[in-house]
Amino acid sequence: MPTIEDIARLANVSIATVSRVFNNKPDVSEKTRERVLQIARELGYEPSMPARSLIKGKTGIVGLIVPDISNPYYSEIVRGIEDTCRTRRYNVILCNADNKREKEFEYIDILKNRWVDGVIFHCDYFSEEHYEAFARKNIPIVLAGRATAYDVPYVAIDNFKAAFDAVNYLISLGHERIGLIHGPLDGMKETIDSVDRLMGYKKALSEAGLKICEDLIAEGDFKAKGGYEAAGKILKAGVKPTAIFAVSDIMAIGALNAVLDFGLKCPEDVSVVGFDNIDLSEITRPPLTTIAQPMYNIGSVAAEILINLINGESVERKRIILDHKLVIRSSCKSI
Amino acid sequence: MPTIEDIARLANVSIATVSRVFNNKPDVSEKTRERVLQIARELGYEPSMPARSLIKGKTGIVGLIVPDISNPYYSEIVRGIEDTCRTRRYNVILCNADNKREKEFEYIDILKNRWVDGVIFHCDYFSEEHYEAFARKNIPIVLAGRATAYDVPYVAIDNFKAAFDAVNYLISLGHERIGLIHGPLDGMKETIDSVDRLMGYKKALSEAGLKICEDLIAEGDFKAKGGYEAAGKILKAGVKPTAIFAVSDIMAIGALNAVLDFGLKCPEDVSVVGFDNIDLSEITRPPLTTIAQPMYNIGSVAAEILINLINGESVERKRIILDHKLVIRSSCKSI
DNA sequence: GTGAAAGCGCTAACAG
DNA sequence: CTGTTAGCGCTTTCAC
Repeated sequence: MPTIEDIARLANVSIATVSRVFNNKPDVSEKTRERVLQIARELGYEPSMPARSLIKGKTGIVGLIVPDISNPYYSEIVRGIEDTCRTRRYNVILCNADNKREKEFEYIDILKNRWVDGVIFHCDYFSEEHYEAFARKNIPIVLAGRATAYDVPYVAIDNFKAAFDAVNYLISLGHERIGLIHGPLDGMKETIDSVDRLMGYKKALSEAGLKICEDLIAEGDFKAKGGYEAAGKILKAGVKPTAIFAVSDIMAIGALNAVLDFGLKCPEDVSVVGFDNIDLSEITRPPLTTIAQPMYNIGSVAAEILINLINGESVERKRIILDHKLVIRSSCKSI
Repeated sequence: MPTIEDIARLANVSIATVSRVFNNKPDVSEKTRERVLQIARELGYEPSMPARSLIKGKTGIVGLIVPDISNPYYSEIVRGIEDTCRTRRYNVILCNADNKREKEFEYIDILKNRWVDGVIFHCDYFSEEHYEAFARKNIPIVLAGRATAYDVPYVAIDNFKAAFDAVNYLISLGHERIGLIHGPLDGMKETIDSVDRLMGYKKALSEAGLKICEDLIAEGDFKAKGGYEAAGKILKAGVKPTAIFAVSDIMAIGALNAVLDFGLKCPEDVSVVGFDNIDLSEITRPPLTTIAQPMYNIGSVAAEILINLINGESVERKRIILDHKLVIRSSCKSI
């Protein structure tokens, strides 16, 4: 593998000149530039990134930690991140935590090794432990998809308001017995999505003067099967729900199947609302009414902020709440 | 950010000793080791990867190029790759080509910059152009999910046989008018999945003495919508199919919806078979009979081979065909 | 416009 | 067991 020295020798110039050529510095004669480039091409020379990084103190690499790459919600966020990083000439090191807390920390440690210029972190739950793991680092970090009270930049949506809107929509359709499939709570009191969405649900209900019935609330795991089982629990309880709101489309799809398997029809017998608006929500039958999250944008805005932070540019807003939107399809009908 | 020198000074040892400690070399007294570690901890020292890589000539990073991260087939492969890379202490740089040929080449170029020790490449179609783009490099590469005639290691399945098996199953159920939704062909003659699967379909038909009817064959794009439209085309044609084989689950789901929207029922009126066995195939109604591809293993075996190649270990088998398997669920019934 | 030389932070002989 | 030293391949003053 040729080095800058090989090129310099063959081109009869100093390594400094070769370096200038490859960094597009102005003061190199056109003739020299051509010659250097020509020889480099012939030898298949490529500047060594590690050597460059060593001097510059930057790698041009961004670390990305996500809980589960196979979840379409995350893969869409990853797309957004990856795309804007590419246009800004950054590469992304992907770390899939596989829904395991230990792996998250394992990756945080790995990424601290000065490989990456910054990290985008997406977790279910941003704890003090996480905060401290990052705090000791002086590389920038931004949270994707999750707001936090800690002093960390983030890009997210208003989960409370989103759930509130979804349930309100159902109420406006005349539904009174509305089931909820929420995400894992793990006994957390902190502000996490699942809690926010649960609160939004309760708020909408109580504002409408409807009472909250625990039999209508079940916990899922953000997987189809969990949604299926949670819906089963709700459907089996005494109070027959006329609608179910699942806080993720995947769980909503599970719920849809549970409805079918109970011999009921959607939306005739029970309306279903999802959350996320992943591609899939359009191709179910019936297509899912859902809360659209701007996944791609969450990723791309997070990446944008991170890269600005890395470059020391001033970032006006570090805590961004993006808009959600109710997407009405045909999985709900009025009573 | 502290360097090895800072630690050495504070610990009253030479930088060589500090280096030894951090590389777990045996000849350091326990006392010294402790002291060094202690001070390093206090200062939050982490060895600089770029500096290490510069010397070693290795980065411990593997490049991964996939056509579309948001496709569950690929995300499962990515999981496999990421997992085994992690256990082998490699990181992966994710490159999402977004189904665009130019981006593939753009990424090949980027990865050539000696950041990565090797690359795993997954594309729809491995052309001469690709081969040459890599050939000029002396870093190892392995193809995931795709066999090739070029001298490149790969991990794949036997697509021809798999399609053959799927269609044969349908034939064994008594079906005679079997539709096929294949992938994009792009006028390629080379050995690509879509072509292989198409051939497998034709072979099964002709072996059974059934004639091939072009009206029963339509092209999809590996998306649900494409599958939906292709199925529509097939369903609309004169010959009423009693079964449809889509060469990807996602397209099969589209087909399932088309069947419904035509006022038909699956499996009563038309049986549907998919391909891949992504998680989703289990949660459709009816659950999809499909050809299971070992996605996770494809990824993990590919990573294993690549890493062995990187480490100069001899790799006995460089061209691996993993087993596929027919998974029978309830989307098919006998005639 | 171009070159010489001093590092960037670390590893790996080689000495002791 | 520990220290000295010579680079790894490149960028960046500072001269000329």
